[in-house]
Amino acid sequence: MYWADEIAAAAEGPQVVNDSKTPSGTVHVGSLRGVVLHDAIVRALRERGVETRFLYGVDDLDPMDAAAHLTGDSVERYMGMPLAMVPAPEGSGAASYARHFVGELFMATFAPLGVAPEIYWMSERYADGSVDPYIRVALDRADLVRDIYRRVSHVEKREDWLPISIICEVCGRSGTTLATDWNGHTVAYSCRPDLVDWAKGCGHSGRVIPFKGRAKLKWNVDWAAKWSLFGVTIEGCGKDLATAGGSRERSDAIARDVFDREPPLNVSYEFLNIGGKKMSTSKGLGVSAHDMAALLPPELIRFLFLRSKPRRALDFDPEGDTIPGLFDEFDRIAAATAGLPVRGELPPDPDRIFRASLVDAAADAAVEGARFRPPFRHLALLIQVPGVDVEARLAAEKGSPLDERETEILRERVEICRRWLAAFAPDRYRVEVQSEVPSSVAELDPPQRAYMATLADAADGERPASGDAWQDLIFRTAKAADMASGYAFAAIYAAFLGRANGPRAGWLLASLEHAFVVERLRSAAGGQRT
RNA sequence: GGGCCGCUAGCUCAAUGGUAGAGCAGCUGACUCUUAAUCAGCUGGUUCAGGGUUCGAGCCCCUGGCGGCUCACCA
Repeated sequence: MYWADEIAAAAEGPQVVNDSKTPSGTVHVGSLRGVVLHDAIVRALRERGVETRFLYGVDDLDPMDAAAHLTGDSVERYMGMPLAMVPAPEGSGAASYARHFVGELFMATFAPLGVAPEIYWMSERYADGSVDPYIRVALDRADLVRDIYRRVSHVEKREDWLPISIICEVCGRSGTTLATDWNGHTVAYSCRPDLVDWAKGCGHSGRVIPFKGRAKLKWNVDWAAKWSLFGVTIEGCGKDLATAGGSRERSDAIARDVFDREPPLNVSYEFLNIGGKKMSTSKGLGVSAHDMAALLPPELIRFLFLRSKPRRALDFDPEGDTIPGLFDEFDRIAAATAGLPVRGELPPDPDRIFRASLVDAAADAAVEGARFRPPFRHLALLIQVPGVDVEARLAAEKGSPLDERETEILRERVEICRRWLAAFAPDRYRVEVQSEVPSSVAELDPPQRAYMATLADAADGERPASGDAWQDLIFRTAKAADMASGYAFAAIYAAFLGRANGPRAGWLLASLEHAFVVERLRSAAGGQRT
C-alpha cells in the first residue's frame, strides 16, 4: 500500500495535520518536502472520508539567530529579536522579515502545488493570549521540563531555569534574555550581553507578566504547546529533528508529561540533497523553494517527493540527468495510469503515485494521464533547431491537435527546457553548428564523403528551401547511392555538429545559409580518398 | 565517543524472507520521412565487507567500512 494510505488507514477519528516553519531566511527546496508530504497525508485521509484539518504554522516569534540576509549595522540591531519584529529586506513591501521570506516567497509556492493549509502565525497566537494557558502550565511544571531535558538529552539546566524567553522591554530582544523566579504572576528576567554568541543583550533586568505576547516558550515546549492548542494528531519532521535524544523526542516527552497529551504521530523524512551534497545557499538557482518552482512544473515537484517513501534520501542534481529523468518517469507513470502500454517495469502503485502528484486533488487521473506529453529530451532538441514550429510539430507527432491543457503542458515544458539548457544541461544535450569543419570528419568513410559531395551538387541544383525539401533530398541522394539512410545522416551530423547524431537533418540544414551548407558539405567531403 | 538514517547495474531508483528488476545512459539492428524520435534486441550485479539465523537473506541478527544527520547553544 502507498505510504500515505498506510498512515491514513491507521488513523482513528478526526485528524489535525500540522506542519510548521521557522522563517529565518530563504527557504530551501527541502522544506517543500514537508509541505508536499503533509498534503499527501491530508489528501489520503480525506479520500477515506476522515474529517481532516490541515494547518501550517509560522514560528515568527522565534528569535533571529542567523544573519544571512541582514547587512551592516542591522545585524547588531536585530539579531536576537523575534522574526516578526525584524523588518523585511529593503525593497520588500512585507510587514516583517518573516512575512517576506515565508509569507511572500515561500508560501507563493503553495497554491501552484495544490497545497492549501490553514495558515497561522505564532506571533499572533501569542499576542491574542491563545498560548497563555500553556505558558502557565509550563512555568508551573518547569521542574518537569528540566527533568525531560536531563533524561532525554542529557542536558543539565540551571536550578532556576524556566522554559521561556521574555521579550526585553527595552531592546526588544528575546534571544538574549534569561528568565527566573516564576511566582505565579510574574517572572524575573535579565537581558544579557553574553548569553548567546550570536546576539548581544542590552543589560536590562526586570519582572513582567509573561502573557499576551510578552514572552515565548522555548522551542521544544512551544512545539508541544502547539499540539495541545490545535489538537494536532499527525505531524512529521525532518530527520535532523527526529534523531534519538533530539528535539522531537524532547517535545514528545513534554507533551506527555507536562501537557498530559499524547504527541502526534511522527513521520520523519529525509533530506533532499543537491548534486549529492547538502544544500547550500551559495549555490544559487534551484536551491530555494521559489527558484525550484521555476525549474519544475508543480506536478513534477510533487512527484519528486511523493514517489519515494519519506525515509528515502533524495538527490536532486540540476546539472545531471535528474530533471530529464524525472520527466521521463513521470510520463511513463502517467501513461500507465491511463491504461496505455508502457515499457519496462513500473513501481508499486503507479496510479496512486500519479494521482498524488496531480495539483488538483479532484482531477480524473485517467484523463490527466492520457494527455499528450512531449518527451523532455526530444523537446530539448527540437527547440534548439532554428525555425521549428514546436507546437505544430508535436501536434503532428501526437496525430491530432493538442487540446488546451496539452498546449499548456507543452509551453510549460518548452520554458523549462530553455532554462535547463541555458543553465544546467550537460553538454551532450546541446546542439551547436560548428564554425569550423569538425575533426570528427576524419573518421568518415569514403562512401560518406562521396555522398556529401553528391549532396552538395544536388543541393546547388535544386536549392531546397524548406526542411521538407532538404529531408527529401537527403533521402533521395542516399537511395540513389544505395546507401543506408542512417549512414548518410551520420555523415551530415559529423560535418555540421561534430557528433554522430542530431536533430532532424533536413530542418537543421534548412535553417542555415544555403552557401554555408554547400561549402561545408564540400569541405567535409574534401578529404575523400579514392 | 553515543544515537538515527542510508549504501542494490555507469546514473536515478524498485523489490510481503521465495528465480535481483526498471527507467535513463551504453551497444547492436530496422526505418523514404519523429534519425538524440519510433521499433526490435543486447550488455550490464560478490545487493559496501565479513560472520550468523534459515530449506532459502538485498531484506532478520552481530561486527566492521563509507556517507549524511544528530546528541552542547539556538531554533
